[in-house]
Amino acid sequence: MFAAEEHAITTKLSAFCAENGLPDPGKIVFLPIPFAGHWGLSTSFFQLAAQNARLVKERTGQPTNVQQHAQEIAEKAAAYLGTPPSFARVEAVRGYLNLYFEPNEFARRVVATVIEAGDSFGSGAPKGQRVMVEFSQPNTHKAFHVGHLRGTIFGDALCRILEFAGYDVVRANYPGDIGLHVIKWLWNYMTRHAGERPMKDITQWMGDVYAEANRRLEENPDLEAEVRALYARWDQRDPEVVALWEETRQWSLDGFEDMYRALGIHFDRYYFNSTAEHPGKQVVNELIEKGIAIDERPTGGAVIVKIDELLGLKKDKYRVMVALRSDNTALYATEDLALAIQKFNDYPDLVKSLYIVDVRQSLHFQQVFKTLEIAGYSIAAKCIHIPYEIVNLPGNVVMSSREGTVVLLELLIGEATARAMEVVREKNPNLDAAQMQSVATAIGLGALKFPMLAREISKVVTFDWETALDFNGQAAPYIQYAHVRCCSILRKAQAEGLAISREPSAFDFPLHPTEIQLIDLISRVPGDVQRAAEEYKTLHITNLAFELASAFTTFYDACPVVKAEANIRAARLQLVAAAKQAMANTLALLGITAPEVM
RNA sequence: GCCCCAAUAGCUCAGGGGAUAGAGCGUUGGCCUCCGGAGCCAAAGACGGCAGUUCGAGUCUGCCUUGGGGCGCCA
Repeated sequence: MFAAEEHAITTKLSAFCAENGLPDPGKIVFLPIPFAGHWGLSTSFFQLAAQNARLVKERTGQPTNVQQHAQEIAEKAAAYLGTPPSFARVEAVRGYLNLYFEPNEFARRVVATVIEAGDSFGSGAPKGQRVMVEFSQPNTHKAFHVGHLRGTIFGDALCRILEFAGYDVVRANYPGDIGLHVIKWLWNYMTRHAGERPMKDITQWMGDVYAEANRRLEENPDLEAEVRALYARWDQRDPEVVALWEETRQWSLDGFEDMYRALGIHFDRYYFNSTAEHPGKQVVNELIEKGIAIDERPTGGAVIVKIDELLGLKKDKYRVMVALRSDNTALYATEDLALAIQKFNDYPDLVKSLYIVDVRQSLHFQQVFKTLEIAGYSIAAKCIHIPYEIVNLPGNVVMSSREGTVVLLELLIGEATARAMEVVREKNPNLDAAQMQSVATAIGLGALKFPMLAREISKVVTFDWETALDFNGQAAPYIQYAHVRCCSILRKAQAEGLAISREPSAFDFPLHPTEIQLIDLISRVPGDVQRAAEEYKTLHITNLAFELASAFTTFYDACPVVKAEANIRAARLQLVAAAKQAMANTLALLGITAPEVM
């Protein structure tokens, strides 16, 4: 947001270094001054001092105290710079150079920028780079549970962030519509549930039939022969099996669509597991021809790739990838080899192909990408697996659709919304029924999504109802409430005939520290969006959204708006509008609705 | 056995090699006749261990401990 200032200062500092016989500092990193109530840019000279110290030691053999030297450089630099335009003062402290903004001018500028940009405030210029994000990957013929929710919600938020940051994003889904689990389901359906079709809660029922199949096979392992026989019929495209598969698969897909709609998530492109089977086998043949894969089928084995051996590694790292079963049926690896290539055929200009998939598949993706690399596919370098940790139940119980120990998503959304509804009814009984419903949905979904996005993706989330439905503290409802208060002030002002000026306000009064803090945070939105996009971390946005809400609430408590003197009121009304916009935009990046009332 | 991930306050989590390690929950104590108290202010309270790299390590590297995950025909 202060790129022009940073650039000007960088230029002057480079000149300063050249004139003083110091090494060129290169790209100078500016960070906010990390003390509450202080607003400006900060940089340090430790690296420069250390670099110079090494040069001096090479030349003269004399050691230099880096801390002292950094402070000397900072002092000289401060003197050299003087006080640049738009800055209030410059100071050198303990090796740091702190440049304090002239707060009134920057306040005016930040607030005017936000109001001008509106919904696009914080977005980056188009980069002309396309990124594919594959996420969600639900299995048909199984339940959709909270375990899947994390990857789905994270993937959606990441797409929103990447898009806002300036990338062209392809949202891809890859349903597991074939495989052993589907065959087991079909087997159980044919032998126990033929002709059945529930009218509601289809996804849940599909999951029940699958869990039952596993129970039956566990109780009577002899039945596995029937399942294997059915798999063989599928592989030969037996019309009866194919027809049943097509019909029941659609039931699941319809159920998923309902759930995505409820969550506010959409996809641009569907790849299906089943359509990757055949191309996958072709890739495997190619690997055999190239001498990368070893065909052990003649001796009853599978087709394997001994990756560590091919790389000449001493220790087991990539191990052995099974590329094709001994009976010629496809595995996930078979299909993922083909799919990785297919994505670049469909979108040749992809700069990155991201996979948002559960951490337990890390080795699988390393094997697939490494095998493609060995086979000479340069796209392999652009394929990145972003592993997310699983969601556990309290007591470290893993959710498993095979065992049926899952919290179903429909149930969870329903419960979250119902709980939100209860609170809304209590806090704001004057809302009409439709408003209440939409507010409860916004709050319930926000409460659900926020904890999944606010955590490092590599950390396990333990799901419990109490935390997920806790509307207090560091959670989405707190931010939504701050947004509602902004709306409330603006409504009140309007009711009193105090329209917000479209001209930028002067902010020509002493700013309150809470006011400066709020404006400071608002100004960080564009930079944090870029950072979140570069690092694939939704966490940066949840942190910022919460800090914005916290800063606004503190400001709200300390500074009257509507009742302030006319010139202050005009400026603060604009500030409230800007804060509201900043919160709405960051929440939008998280896939969370910012209500006007609640 | 090998590989990957994690460890920060009583609990749940932040922390961009750099200044004074921050929140929320919980606990204790306060708060405005004022724009919505789902709030605000304050107190107490923390970097698993040992080395190393570095001018400087919660952050990087190695080893150890503890917990989780993965490892030829599951997905």
